[in-house]
Amino acid sequence: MNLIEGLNHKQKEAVLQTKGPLLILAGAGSGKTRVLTHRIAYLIQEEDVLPWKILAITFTNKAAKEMRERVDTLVGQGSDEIWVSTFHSACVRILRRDIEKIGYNRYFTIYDTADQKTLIRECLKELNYNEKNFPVGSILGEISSQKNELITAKEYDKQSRGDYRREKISHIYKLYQKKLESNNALDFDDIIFKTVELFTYHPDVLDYYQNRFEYIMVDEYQDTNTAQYKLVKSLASKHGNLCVVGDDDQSIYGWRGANIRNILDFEKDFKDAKVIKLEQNYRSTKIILDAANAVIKNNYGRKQKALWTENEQGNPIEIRQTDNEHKEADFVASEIVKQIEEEAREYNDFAILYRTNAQSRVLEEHLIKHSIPYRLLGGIRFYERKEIKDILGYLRSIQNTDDDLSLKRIINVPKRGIGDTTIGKVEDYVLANDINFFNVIRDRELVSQFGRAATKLKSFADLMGGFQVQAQIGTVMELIETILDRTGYLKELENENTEESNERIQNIKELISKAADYDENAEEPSLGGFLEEVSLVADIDNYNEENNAVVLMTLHSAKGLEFPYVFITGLEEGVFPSYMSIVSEKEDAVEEERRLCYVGITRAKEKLYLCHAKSRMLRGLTQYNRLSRFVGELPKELIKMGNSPKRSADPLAGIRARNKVLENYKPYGGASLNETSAAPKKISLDYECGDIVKHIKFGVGTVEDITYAGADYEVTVTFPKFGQKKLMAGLAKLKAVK
DNA sequence: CAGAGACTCGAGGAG
DNA sequence: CGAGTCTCTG
Repeated sequence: MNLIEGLNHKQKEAVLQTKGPLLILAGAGSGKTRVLTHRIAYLIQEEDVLPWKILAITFTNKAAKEMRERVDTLVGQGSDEIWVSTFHSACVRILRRDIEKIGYNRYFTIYDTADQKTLIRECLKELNYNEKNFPVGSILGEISSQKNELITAKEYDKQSRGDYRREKISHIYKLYQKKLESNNALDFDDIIFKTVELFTYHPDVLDYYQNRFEYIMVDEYQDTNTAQYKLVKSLASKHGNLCVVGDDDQSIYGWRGANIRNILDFEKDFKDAKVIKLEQNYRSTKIILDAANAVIKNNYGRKQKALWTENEQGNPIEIRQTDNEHKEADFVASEIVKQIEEEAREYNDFAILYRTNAQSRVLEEHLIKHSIPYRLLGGIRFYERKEIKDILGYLRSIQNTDDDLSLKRIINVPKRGIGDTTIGKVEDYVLANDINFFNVIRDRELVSQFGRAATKLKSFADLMGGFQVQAQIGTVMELIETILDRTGYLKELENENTEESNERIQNIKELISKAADYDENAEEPSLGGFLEEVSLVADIDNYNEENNAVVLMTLHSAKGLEFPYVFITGLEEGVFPSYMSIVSEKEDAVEEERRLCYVGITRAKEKLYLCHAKSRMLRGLTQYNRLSRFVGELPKELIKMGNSPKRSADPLAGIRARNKVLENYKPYGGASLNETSAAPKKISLDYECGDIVKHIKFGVGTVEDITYAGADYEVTVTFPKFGQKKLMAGLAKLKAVK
């Protein structure tokens, strides 16, 4: 098979450039997956590279699977010998072999975000820190950023001297890490970090993989963090055949440590690196591409790129304003019905994208109302559901007896009379004697000291012992069924017989069938392997484009996908770009939002809708947000206003003028929402959030929130006697009290 | 020890 | 608004 045929000049060049460092700057829709698969096929077929000498890192398991299949069709066979996987799967595979060398054992558990939070709470309790001053989420974020930068707890501690808050956080980090180790568990960041550590302290291990991987390819390189960069660099440093593919304009994971410098500095980091730009887009219409270019050009510090296409002009971009989020959702649903009827479209031609998962609910409601089949990605993942986590808790405790966290989760689920008091007593003993929980309760002598609860603990230990035997002799599916039966978990749900409990039973059945599927199809099925697969699967991995349904997902999840019709909803300041990015002191926070917008726009092949609502209910409060600045960045000739009452020459003139004021006022970020809302000054307020004000009827109160609404401000004030009130500043005549 | 009901408080994206 | 926590009672 000729692997070069049908590729454009640049694509060919990228396939043929097999030696040395290569950076492929691949614009959206420029056929990079095609290039990567053909490149791998070319290596195997034309350059006689053994398949198992190739490592290809993709962003999702789904992409990995697809890549393997496509290589398969190109070269016939041998593709199962190639390492195609995500960073995390590749690292876990490496760690399962050699993690003993750095003080864990191979039965380690992978903790998800919920587990991490539980562990942090334990740390806070132990250190006597208040959760108010140290919110779990932000502590976790701080620790995660350190790990992404390969900074250990010890190093962080050193760097934090003199900074009171950082010192405290470093204590938490230290204890958190100690607990992970004693539970024989890794968090997501550790998976990469510990692999780098393994390579650093055990050069023989690194040497083995360096020799093995003669050719390395990394997709979505713009989203790699420092730890991943280090990993790739070490692996490639022997043969030097490293090909990375990425697009700096699609870097949207800065918040989880992705370092955009990795791609911007590639040529500096790897001497004699060759750079190939893929700039021809095969996906979108001219109009869509022009829109994407118009938005992204407002960012600074990009690599120069000029995306172009030979595709036709296409439909104008439709901008639709609605009164509120319900009307927005209704418009989207009606429009889908209309397009299906008039243009003979299928449901799976449509994608609805949004900035935050919370926005999906209303959209779902209206899709149901219109009887439109849909598939929702993201939100609560299957494996995060309570009933699933409970079962997994059992499996983890069976697999890894050091995992106290999982054991404590299920020790009283279903209820078996081992309550908080008993757990507390055992826990005290655990902490005092530096021993694991499971080791205490399976020691009949130690257990005797716990008085009345001793019998219950003993019978629980016996139950778990039985499961461990079962794990040795049967399949994963059989183990799960045994657990469900012997613990009475399923029976309890069946007795409940509510809508909720029945759904839980359905989920459990789905878990069983996933386990059965695993038992059948895995190369060497094992409990550890199953747990690993479960931990590393992403929601997007299960997205199947064959399924004829409209798909709903966040803009982040949509990366790498394409759809004929795309709706981007919630294009409002404070929603998209997000409130957090606007108030962030980080200069480029809004730029990342803009890249996200670029990603969203370039998902569309034929028609793009941009929707925004005048008001939107957020956490029980109605908010009035201005139209997103990103919409104002579109040239007028590309757009069509939805049901615009009057059709002026430039329908967005007003927005543009206002955004101009805004930019002069404070360009890109820095400005708080309240400040941006105040841009057209008609009324001036002599108070701000937090101030005490006086109202003629309600008396004295505290200003909680000020939102710009139409030509006035909506001020939220809490009065001691009357509670929280929303007042229009123009009418209420509030006076600041000094 | 378990369960029901009151209550507080939070601004995001994900492997 | 809704998830998660706290408090109270049987």
